Amino acid sequence: MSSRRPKPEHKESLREEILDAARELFVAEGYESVSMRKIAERIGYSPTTIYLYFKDKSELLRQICESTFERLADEIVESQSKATGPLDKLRRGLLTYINFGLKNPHHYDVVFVSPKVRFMGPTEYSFDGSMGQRAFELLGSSVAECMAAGVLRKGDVALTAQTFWAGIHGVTSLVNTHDGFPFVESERLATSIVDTMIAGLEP
Amino acid sequence: MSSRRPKPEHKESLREEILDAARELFVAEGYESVSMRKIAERIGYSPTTIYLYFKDKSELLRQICESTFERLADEIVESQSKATGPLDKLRRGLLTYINFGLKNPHHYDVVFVSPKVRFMGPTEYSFDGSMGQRAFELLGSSVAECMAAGVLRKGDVALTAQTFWAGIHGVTSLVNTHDGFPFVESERLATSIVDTMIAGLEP
DNA sequence: TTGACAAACTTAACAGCGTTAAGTATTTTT
DNA sequence: AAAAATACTTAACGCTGTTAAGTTTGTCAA
Repeated sequence: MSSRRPKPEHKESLREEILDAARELFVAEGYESVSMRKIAERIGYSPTTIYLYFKDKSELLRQICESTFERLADEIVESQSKATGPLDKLRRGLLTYINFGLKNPHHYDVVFVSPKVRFMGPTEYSFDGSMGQRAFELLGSSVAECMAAGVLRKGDVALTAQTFWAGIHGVTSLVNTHDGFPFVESERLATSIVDTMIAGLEP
Repeated sequence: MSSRRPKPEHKESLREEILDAARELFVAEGYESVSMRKIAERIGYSPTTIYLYFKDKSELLRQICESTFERLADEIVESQSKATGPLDKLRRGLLTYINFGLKNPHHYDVVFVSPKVRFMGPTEYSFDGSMGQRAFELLGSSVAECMAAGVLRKGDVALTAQTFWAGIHGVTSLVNTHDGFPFVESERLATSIVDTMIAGLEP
């Protein structure tokens, strides 16, 4: 008895409701600690209902990360808009990336730190064609600009971009992951690695 | 009927047998994909037997990583012994770290990439006082030496060491984690980040 | 020789997990 | 009013880490 619920706008809204509940839980407790049953309970539906809207748990996660990383790309673009030159633009982009990762540890973790663990199985994950890729491309073109302007040593753009990426990913993941470790203040560490790398790659 | 087994040296040897089986499986398939039942099956005992020798699954992992990271520290020390000077010594140490991580992706993952996920619960993990810490200390003293010798800009040793660590951890974890991504050849990327950082931190 | 006791290991079970197949209401269409 | 489509649920499968209780064996004393 009583199946149809007095939900505001049915149909498409339940999909959003699931997504919202899952996002909140993932961000608060981490992907592994959140079960489908928990998500279902929170929105007052049976666990299997989720499977009517999403293929499996990892697809839920993927959708959430997709939108989260639009935000990352947007934040990078926005921070770069205030730049005074190509090098400052690059620097701002790098720092924004790090800050984003530090402010959204669970999202960052899911997409950049352990995608293997999370996105295995049926729907295999590829970095290519989505998510973090756009953010990385922004970095690549920023590097190219700097080289063209002669403020960064000319060379393999891909190699240089990946070198930067390694650096900023390193700080972010390290600080997020090793709670107990006595890191120096994270903003100091962030600027240290960014400025060190820029200095090391100047002409 | 027939419980006592014709095992070579009982008692302490079964502990080693479990450890060996677990190590092989973890390295081959990754921590999450290996169940206690799988480990037990491989050595021909019931799953619960493992709990007579280890508190839980994460302790098994911890023991394995402990010995693995003795090896890392040893390899770093050994590679540094051939160095021609303080800066070369630092450089060798950094590259050895990266190579170790690339050759032992699962071990590296467990200790440096996602310790939070693996070491939660009953026995809480701390980086402090074990494992990776000794490797990090080697790096720190190498940095201090370089500063003293005047081949690295003088400044906060901790900050500089952590900056290096972020860099080498970045390459290692990135390459290990993002299978699909078109990275440049990993040795090239490794030397790129190491040399970039050293260049950026010279006097 | 017998009985007690400890050591080493196993069986059965619990509560949880992601996921699927089948079933039940309710609404819409014909 | 009958049929079909929609939206959801119940029950179950096979898996997980882990615990409690039971069973077999070896040791040692009386």
